[in-house]
Parts: sequence; C-alpha cells; structure tokens
Amino acid sequence: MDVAVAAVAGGVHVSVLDEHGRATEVHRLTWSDLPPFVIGLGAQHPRWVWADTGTVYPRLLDAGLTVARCQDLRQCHAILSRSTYVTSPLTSVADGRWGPHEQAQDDGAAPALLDLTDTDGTPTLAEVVDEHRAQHEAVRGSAQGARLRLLLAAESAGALAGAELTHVGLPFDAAEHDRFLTSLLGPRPLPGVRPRTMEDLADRVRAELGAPTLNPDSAPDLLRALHSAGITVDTTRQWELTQVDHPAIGPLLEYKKLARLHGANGWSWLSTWVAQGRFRPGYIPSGVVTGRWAARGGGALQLPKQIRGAVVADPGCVLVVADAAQLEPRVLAAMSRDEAMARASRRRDLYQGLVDDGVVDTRAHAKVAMLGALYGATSGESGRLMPRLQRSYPAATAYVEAAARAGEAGEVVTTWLGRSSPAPPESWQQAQSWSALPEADPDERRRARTQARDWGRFTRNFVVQGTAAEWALCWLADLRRELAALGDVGGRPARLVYFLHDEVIVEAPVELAGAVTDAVRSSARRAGQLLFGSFPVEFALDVCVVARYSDAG
DNA sequence: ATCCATAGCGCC
DNA sequence: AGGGCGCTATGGAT
Repeated sequence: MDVAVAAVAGGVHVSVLDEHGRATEVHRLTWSDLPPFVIGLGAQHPRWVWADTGTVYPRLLDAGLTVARCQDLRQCHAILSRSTYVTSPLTSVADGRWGPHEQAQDDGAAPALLDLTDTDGTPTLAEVVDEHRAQHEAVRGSAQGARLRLLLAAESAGALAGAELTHVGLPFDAAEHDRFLTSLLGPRPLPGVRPRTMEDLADRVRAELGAPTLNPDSAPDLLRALHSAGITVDTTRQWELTQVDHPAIGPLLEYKKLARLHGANGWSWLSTWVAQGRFRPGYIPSGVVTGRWAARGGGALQLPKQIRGAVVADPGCVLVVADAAQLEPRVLAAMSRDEAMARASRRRDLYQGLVDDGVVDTRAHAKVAMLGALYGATSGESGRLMPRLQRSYPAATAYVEAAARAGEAGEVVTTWLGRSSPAPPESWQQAQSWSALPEADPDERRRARTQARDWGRFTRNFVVQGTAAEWALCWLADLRRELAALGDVGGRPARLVYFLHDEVIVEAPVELAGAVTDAVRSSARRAGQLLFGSFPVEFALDVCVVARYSDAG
C-alpha cells in the first residue's frame, strides 16, 4: 500500500493511493496525529511517498514513528531525470518543483500578490501524487526497469537511514574526549584563545625562524617566515615540510597537527555537536554526484581516527563495526564481468589475491596498481604496473578505460543501477570545440587536452565509486530491515548509529551481538546478489564487536 | 558586516 | 602524480 504525504503549515495532507497510484480519500492531520493514523491503516508496511525525506521524516521520528519504506520523490527525480536508462522522460506536471532545493524557490520573479500556493517550494499533495505517477511510468518505460527500481528503493531507504542516524546519534563520551583534548592541548582555553600547548609550540617556531610576530595559522605569513629563514619550500603542506631538515620544522608540524585537532574537533565542536552522550551530525544521503553521502554540520564523514576512542557504546551494549574490504575493486570486477578479478575477490584480502595470482609481487604494489586503475593514474609506480593489470584483468581495465574515453569525449557515463554522470560544464565544451579549430594555438590545445583528461578521470572513477555507493546503499537498506526484525532486549533494539561510504556501526545490546554480526554479513551477501545476481564476486567484510570504535580494525 | 576563494588536511 | 567530499582559518572583495 502506498500513502502519499505532503507537508503543509501545521501538519500534513495524507492520501492512500490505489493500485493505479490514484489518490483516494484525503486527510489533513497534525504531525502528532500521524502515528495513530498509520496504525489505523492496518497495512503493516505502507510505503510512504513524499517529496523530501529530510523535511518530513525527522518530524515523524520525533513523534515516535519509524517508517519501514518510502519513496523520496526529490531524490528519485534527480536520478530519473538524468539517467541514460530512462528513455521516455519524466512527465510531471510541475517539473520545476522537483529540482534541487535552491531551484525550487522562485528565482527573482516577484510572486503574484495572491499566489498563495507555496512560495517555499513545498509540493502539494496533488503534485506528490502526480510526480509519483510520472516516476512510475518512466521506470516502466525503461529497458532497465529492474535496476532502476532497485536504485530508487535503495536511494529512498538511504534517505530514511540518514534521518534515523541523525535522530539516534553516535554514542560519544564527551568527558573522555575532553580528557583527550586536555592531554594534548592543555586545559580548555577561553574561546578565541590558543590552547597552551599550541602557544608554546608557536613560540618555539617563532624563535627558530627568527620571526617574533609570526602567526603560524596564516599560510602566507608562515611561507614568508620560512623563506626568510632560508627554507625554500613552495607551500606549507605537511608532506613538503617533512622533507626539510631545520629545527623549526619539528615544532611546526606538531603545531599544525594540534591546530587541526583543536579547530576541527576541539571543545567548540564538542559543545556544538555532542549532547546527552550522542554525536548527531547532519547527513545528506546521496549528496555527492556519484551517489555517495555528503555531510553538513558536525563533519560526520571525517571523524578522525585519533578521536574514535570517545565513541563508546552505552552500558550493556556493544558496537558492531563492519566495513567492506576493498569494495571498489570488487565492484569493478562484478560490473565488468571480469572472471579473473572475481577469482581474486574470493580471497578475503583482494590485494593479496593479486599477489598470489602472480599479477604483482607485493601487496603494496597490488594496492597502488588497483587504485591507479580506479583513479586514472598514468605515471609513477602505478602507471608502470598498469600493463600487468591489463594483461591479467582485461575486462575490468577495459571497463574503466572506456568510461575514461567517454568522459574525454564529453559523453555521460552511467553506474550499474542507473545513476548517470552530469554533463561536463559549458565552459569545458567550449574549450574542446575551440581547440579543435585550425586557428587554435598550441597552448589552448594543451589546456583543452588537460581538461579532457581531467573529466575522463572523473567519469572513470564515477562508474566505480557510484556503483560502490549503490552496493553500500543496498547493504544499508537490507541491514536496516534485518535489524528491525531482530527486535530488542529489554526495550533496547539494535540500531544503526554510523555510516561511512563502506562502513557501518550498529549499537546493540551485548546479547544481540552475534545476531547483528550475522545480519551484517547476510546483508552484504544479499546486496551483492541484488546488484550482480549469480556472478561469483564476493564482498568481504571486516567485522569487529567492540566497546569502543577505536578498538575496531 | 558578509560573502567567496584558497590553503591545508581530515575521511573514504 | 590520479577520484570524491567537508570543515576551519585566512584574507581579499563587496
């Protein structure tokens, strides 16, 4: 059963859809009336159809309602409107409503005085129902309907999971983090004041460089001071400074490490993003063009390794930390149908599999060669290893090469399930056409060529990173479902608390640790089957049951 | 006062 | 050397 929802001032409009997607009766409800209404529907798992999970679902979660399935029309519209798998375009009546948020707002045109519809861009119930119909038709008209349906379901489940992750939060011990900060930075300073350890290090740097007024936070200032001291570096980057032998470099590098910690994850971050023992960052499911998640606020996807000791499960609970090992090469093996590479994937450590198959001589070489193939390295060690990779894995390497050539030619590429890359920007197109003219000068030609190769590296990586994101979404979606079926122990359920591209954390009562571990593994297997059927690729997981995130791995 | 680009570095 | 991001501080521009 599908149930369409539109947010309106003070509540929601709700309608049950019949089997043709037509709205039957319409109800106007307050947010708090929604949960009883859902229960009254009698359907165990209605699929909620709404414009935007991010604006609706947090309200439902606050009201105590968890949604099992939904269709996020805005996210799905973004996929369908661009996918090369869609042959008959979307025919929504209010097409402009379904673009990105910014475009949903009126851009400049003064709203008519009596235009009372919704200047905030929130679609009405009728528009929701119509867009739902249009999307259904677009999928039905596609030769890749099964893949698109899976992608839309996974995308929508990801949107639910993102809202739930923010709602639940990652268990985070603020006192532990405070102790950690104090041990490295000294006592918590007043806002705007440098912590003592940093100030001491800054003084040492100033003394060693003979620059008493140096502000080490200023890159230009620092570069000038380094040059005055006879240190000829082009930038103040860590890797360049480590090459230099000078007494100022040690304290400077130490300063930069601490400045990073203090600025990004210091006390101010702690008091902004951690409350009641939970870290609640903002997630933006599929916020990246490739379909990976983005984050806004809190830095959800950049939780530094060094502070993961403060991520501690609640009493009586454990963290089940699982990450997919070498996900992208495995995905490439499957989507390119490369049997030899799939054979390597059946090793727990795919890179070691390359060594055992005699492709390269060391695991380090295997890794650098593989990453080079995925990212488009052409030179260096990675470039030198490429011929060996091509010989051993012709299908996989040809697949990414084809994606790169398509990008260089300005064409769109598409992931396994149907997410298509954006077209290159207008300026890119223009540079390519101009450089093809006979009167183009060599400099112009060279620049255009460089740009073409840059875009080719983007599309090369897009197909793999994007398909890996699809696998991860399916994994997450299936795991979400499995965890819900596990029930709880004394009112404490197993809950997803973190997701990071190819890694999940489930917080669970210790009694459920084994069941959650099984669920995480079976979901990974199912994700592989959902995407790639019986093709014999394996998606190995590293799973740890720990009290602290830092103890995983 | 506010916006924007850049440098640098954290994550995958 | 290469792909994708977010965040902070800085400094110039509006």
